[in-house]
Amino acid sequence: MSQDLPRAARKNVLGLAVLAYLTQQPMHAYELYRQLKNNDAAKTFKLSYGALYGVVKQLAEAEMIVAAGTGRTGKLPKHTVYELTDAGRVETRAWLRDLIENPPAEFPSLSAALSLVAILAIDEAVESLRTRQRQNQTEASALAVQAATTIAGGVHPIFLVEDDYRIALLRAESEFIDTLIRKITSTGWAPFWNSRPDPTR
Amino acid sequence: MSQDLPRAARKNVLGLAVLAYLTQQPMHAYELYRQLKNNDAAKTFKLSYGALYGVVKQLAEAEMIVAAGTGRTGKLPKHTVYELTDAGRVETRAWLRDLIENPPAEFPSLSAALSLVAILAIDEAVESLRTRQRQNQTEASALAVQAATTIAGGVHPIFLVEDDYRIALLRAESEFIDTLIRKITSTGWAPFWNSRPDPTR
DNA sequence: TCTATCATGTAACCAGTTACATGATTTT
DNA sequence: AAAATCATGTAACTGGTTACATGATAGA
Repeated sequence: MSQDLPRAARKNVLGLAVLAYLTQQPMHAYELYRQLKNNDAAKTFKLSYGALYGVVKQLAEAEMIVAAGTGRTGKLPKHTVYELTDAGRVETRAWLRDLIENPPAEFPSLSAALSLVAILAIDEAVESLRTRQRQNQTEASALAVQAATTIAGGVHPIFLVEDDYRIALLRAESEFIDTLIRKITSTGWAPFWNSRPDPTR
Repeated sequence: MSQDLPRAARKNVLGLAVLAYLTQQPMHAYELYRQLKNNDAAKTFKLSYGALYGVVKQLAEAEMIVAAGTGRTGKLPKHTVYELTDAGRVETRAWLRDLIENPPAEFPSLSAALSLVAILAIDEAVESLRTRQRQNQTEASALAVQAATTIAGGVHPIFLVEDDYRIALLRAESEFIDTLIRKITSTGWAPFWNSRPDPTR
């Protein structure tokens, strides 16, 4: 019932964030929540109370972390402070490396959409895709601006790498859409597309 | 308890696939499963029996589809055949367009990894990132080859757009990693990175 | 002092994964 | 005719989301 194979415990990436944050110092769950919130980690992790307490419990059961005692500040509710075990320290880096090297299968919603896009009329499809590009542009600019001001505020760019990554993906997606629209509207594709039945009626 | 706001029913994209497939012809759940399987839809959707029967039920409750009777082939178990309602036909295209135009927040695992990567040593990080690039390269080549042979077999490229998209993202990711590694190892970043405590001990 | 908000956590609900069930058909 | 696999679906388990609970502090 404990210290079992970590592979099972590697389901929720939020667990990795917990481990990583605990490398800094022991913390109780609510403080983890605050720090994650504070670092805008909700952009990169699915963050919620339930999920957080869930992974903390799992990590404790797997003995990657242990309760280091129970504290309280003032007369506020007391809380359980957790710290990494040695196994936890090892697991942290192993998990992170594994995540980089062997990405789990992902299911971007645009993949799903593209696989079905042929049920739309050509101009509908093009319209929607253009809208998507505009959204991408807006989001990328916002991210860039925000990153610039954060860095101007003295934060090292290491801590904004996810934003760069996001921007790169948005840009690539928009370029892909450009060439896709060209194909869609090309003389090669249009006739076939239009030959498909209109699912509206 | 029925025909309620579709927003709630738009949680699982697999539901959209079901609707889209039903625009072709009425089907029972197992046949949907076979067709999805057959079209390699498992690459783009999270496909499982439970999920499929789940979304079918939800779509029926929302009256996007209705049981059009119950059939059986030979003496095999009999099954419920579903067909689209008018509301369902409308919903199909609305959902698809919405999915393209207003993508839900996604959480790529590499974003998570990058947001924590500073806990690794520089050369560890670089090593892992290089490995990731190799994986990407392998996957992209495999996809390209497979797409080429499928097209050679007479399938219209419209039906492989998701693969092109995936390839574009893989390529963009690898390029991003290139520039990231350059930054990491640059004289600008390395000193700061190395000044962080080693979380191993 | 009344009300709003913070700090901390639990519990009910809901959706998805996986394992199983059952009869039919095909293969050996 | 035994074994394997297909066709169709259900049910138990698991994990996550959301709503709620409770006391403490701060603001009006």
